[in-house]
Amino acid sequence: MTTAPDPEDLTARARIREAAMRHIGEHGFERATIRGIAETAGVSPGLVRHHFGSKQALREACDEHLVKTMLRLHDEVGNRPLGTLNPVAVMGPYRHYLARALAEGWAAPIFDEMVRIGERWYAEADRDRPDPPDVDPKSRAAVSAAMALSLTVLARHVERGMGVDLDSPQGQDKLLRALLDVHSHPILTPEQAAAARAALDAGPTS
Amino acid sequence: MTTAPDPEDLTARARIREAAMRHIGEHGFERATIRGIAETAGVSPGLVRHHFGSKQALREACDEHLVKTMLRLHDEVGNRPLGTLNPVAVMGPYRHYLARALAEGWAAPIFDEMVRIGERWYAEADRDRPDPPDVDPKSRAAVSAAMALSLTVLARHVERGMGVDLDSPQGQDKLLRALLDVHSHPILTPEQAAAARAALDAGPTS
DNA sequence: TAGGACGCTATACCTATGTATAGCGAGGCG
DNA sequence: CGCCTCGCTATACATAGGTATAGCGTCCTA
Repeated sequence: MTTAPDPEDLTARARIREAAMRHIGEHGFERATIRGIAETAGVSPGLVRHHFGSKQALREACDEHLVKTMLRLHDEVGNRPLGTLNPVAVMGPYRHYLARALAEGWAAPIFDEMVRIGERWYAEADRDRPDPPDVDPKSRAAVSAAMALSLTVLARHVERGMGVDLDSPQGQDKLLRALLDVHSHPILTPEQAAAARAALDAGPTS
Repeated sequence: MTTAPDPEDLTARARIREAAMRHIGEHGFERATIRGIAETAGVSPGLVRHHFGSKQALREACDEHLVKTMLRLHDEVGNRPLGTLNPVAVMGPYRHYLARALAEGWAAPIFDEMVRIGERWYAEADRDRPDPPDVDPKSRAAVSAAMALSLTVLARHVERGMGVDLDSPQGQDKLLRALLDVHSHPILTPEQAAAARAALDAGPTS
């Protein structure tokens, strides 16, 4: 879905941004160095500063580019439930950067955008639901956005746990099937849920 | 469930470890400094090295302590489904460290332990399930472990999305209710799931 | 009481890395 | 042709922070 453009075709500025996203995605913001990014981009470290001013500002430019990419993707993908999308394929090479962005605490707009998407989806899905949900849609959307994104953020762990390479077709197939199963079999039966809700209504405990 | 002991009662070594877990939890491993940790622990920076040798080794000691705490907690909590536990209460003050540990890629043993716990739970839950699951239990366990942990890892985002303070009783109540709803209402209906599975069987697409 | 082990501090060192500045060369423009 | 702008490089600077070393006081032991 998302594929990285040929570095040859890009302006130096864009190459730096791509390199930054790769480095930050791979090592995190702190461990990514301007010198390393510059080398990958094939430019001098000074040029990075020349174009972006500071490391922080470079990150912000990356964030902005990520958001733009995400919004474009959302248009392509339509209104499918977030949790059923293929986490690897959707964000393509940017997924590592996305994971870092979320995990390291910045990139709030990105998460918030996903909450909004989820909210819209819920609004539609709730129409043909027998029992009226008693929690507000935004909270549910936030929780399920987190759950959907967890596969991206914790990809390495999931990968190890499943014993496959998530980049391989087999890995993605296995992941999608597992997701499918989890999303179509609730952890709680209606009775258990009712009991738990009653317990919550009775009084707060751990 | 987990409460931090009074710093006064701890040996310097333990105080350093607690301070490290707090600093790393708050700022991440890279941004946490030995000097800062030492100050919080009320000791000289040199003592940190004296006791732990290096920053890496200090982190490993923290990891070890976290695993020990987790295993003790698991005994207390019993065999409840991971996703229904209160993410804030369970790990107490260590949850920020846990979040960093998972997000920054180390702490594999911790995740793996949770997969194992989930696997055991699934093995039991599958016995009274009408349709036989066609994905292996470990994959499902890995996926749902990731989803359960996402609320810890992405706590700040969820907090912002829900518009509450997850440390407050109200926040926890709201979170638990949202969790309850999400876990008792599958995103996919059996028909949708069947269709999706059929699509997967037909051939790989995004 | 002498001596050593140990917990701990103070200080110094050194590297990595973000940032700042000076200058170069090519292309556009008068 | 002369000059200026601008993308870009090379170099230097400053500092944060991990690591290393020397030494001090206290308690335990012979």
